[in-house]
Amino acid sequence: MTISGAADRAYAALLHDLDVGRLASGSRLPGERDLAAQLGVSRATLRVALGRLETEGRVQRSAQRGWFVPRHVLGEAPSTLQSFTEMARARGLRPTATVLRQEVRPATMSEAERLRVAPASPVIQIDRLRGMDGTPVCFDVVVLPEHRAAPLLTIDLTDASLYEVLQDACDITIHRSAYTLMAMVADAEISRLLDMSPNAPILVGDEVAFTADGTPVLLGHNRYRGDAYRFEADLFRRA
Amino acid sequence: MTISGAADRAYAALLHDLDVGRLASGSRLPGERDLAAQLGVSRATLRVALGRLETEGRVQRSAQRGWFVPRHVLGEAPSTLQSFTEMARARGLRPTATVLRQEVRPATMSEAERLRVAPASPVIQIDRLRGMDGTPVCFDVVVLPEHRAAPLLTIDLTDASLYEVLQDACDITIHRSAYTLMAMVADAEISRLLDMSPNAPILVGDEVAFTADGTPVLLGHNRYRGDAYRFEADLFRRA
DNA sequence: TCCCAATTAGCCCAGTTAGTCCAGTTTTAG
DNA sequence: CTAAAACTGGACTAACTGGGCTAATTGGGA
Repeated sequence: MTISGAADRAYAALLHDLDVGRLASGSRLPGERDLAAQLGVSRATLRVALGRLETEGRVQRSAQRGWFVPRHVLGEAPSTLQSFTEMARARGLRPTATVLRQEVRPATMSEAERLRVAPASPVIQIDRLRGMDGTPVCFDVVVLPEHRAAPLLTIDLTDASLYEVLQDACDITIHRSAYTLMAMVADAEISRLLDMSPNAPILVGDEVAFTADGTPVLLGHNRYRGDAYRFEADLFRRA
Repeated sequence: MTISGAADRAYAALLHDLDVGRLASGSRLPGERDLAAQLGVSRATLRVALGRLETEGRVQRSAQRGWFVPRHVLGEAPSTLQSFTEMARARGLRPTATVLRQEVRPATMSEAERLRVAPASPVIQIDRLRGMDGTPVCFDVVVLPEHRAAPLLTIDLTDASLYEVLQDACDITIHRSAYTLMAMVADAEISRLLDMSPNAPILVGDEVAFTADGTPVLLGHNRYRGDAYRFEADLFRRA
């Protein structure tokens, strides 16, 4: 197989996006004209690539409607982005969450930049202490623009999954998250909150979450007990 | 080198246009037929000159489409599985690797299970101390089945990218990795190897890497200096 | 003089592109 | 609720692209 062919490149690019989940299961692909432009390829060539993906069962065509990513029920690939709540449930544990703070304040410069909102515009900050079966595991701070997530202020988030509430109450679906993880030592406050000895290691996760259209809607800063939490992900290598 | 040859003249002329910027970055060159006419040279000769420019990375060929001036912008988000080597390069740092161990031994029960090979069958273990620009950053242990990765034993892996060697020498392409990350404290040996103070936090990564057909081919256990390494990934949520 | 390598012109092929028109679907405006 | 507008994939054309090849020509050195 030539790797220089335009159809091959388009095929590989689409396959990768399917693998990593950038093209979500069940969703509709952009129109052929848009997609061709995005991939830097002509529409006819795009259709060659799509036809190949179709014979492999990776996409489905629907005349006059568009191309869709089939939702595969069985053999479900291990999910790539799993919320704390979902992870706990998958392990048969009961996720818990205690709200320590839930208020509106002006955004800092850095936050406004990352959320693409006006500086000092109102944001919601929610601090939660999260645990499994009652044991504190994570101190969790999330920041969202108030104009999109206002309902969050009036909802009791105790023991709730933020992602699910976001979907149901605010009609916001998180599609992608840019994640950063690092190892640090716990300071006094964190050790106290997470009920761990001072200077023990913690896993620090920073997150910027986006909707399907690429709009940033949530900043997360999570500090996990090093001895109580592992981060798991499936990573795909670009062809 | 003689400059009298027609191929040399064409090469020099194109190189000049590239340097001056007459051929803009990212743009497509005129078709070979037109270009040959402009340069007063035959198409075959033109192709010799273009081939030379291609090996030097000044132009890129795309079959049935044309020749392009490569755009050298590296804004691309890492998003997916990126080897240590690739990550270092992307940051403009020089990746280094010192081999501490490179041998064959029988697999443990756990390893045999995860690699799906017979218990106690021979595996290759490679311990490496990896760094960026000379500073040690990671102590890296990989285990591979000997029957698939035998060439690794005879190759000098100093400063090499294992993923690349695996591809070139063993014809093994890593497609997916199941990654687990956790925060721990460094023990005496790790602190010594990574030149860090004892009890400082380290990021511990466990990896099972698979080929495209789902066969596990590599177990990785990486211990990173907490203050020198962050893990970054784009994660997608499955519907 | 002969020889050889570089160069040339020419050919066909399969892949690619930009464009058009069509019929059906979805969204929008009223 | 309906009708118009905007989009969608399907199908097709004509022109163009580099890839690969052949045979003739050229020019200089032995």
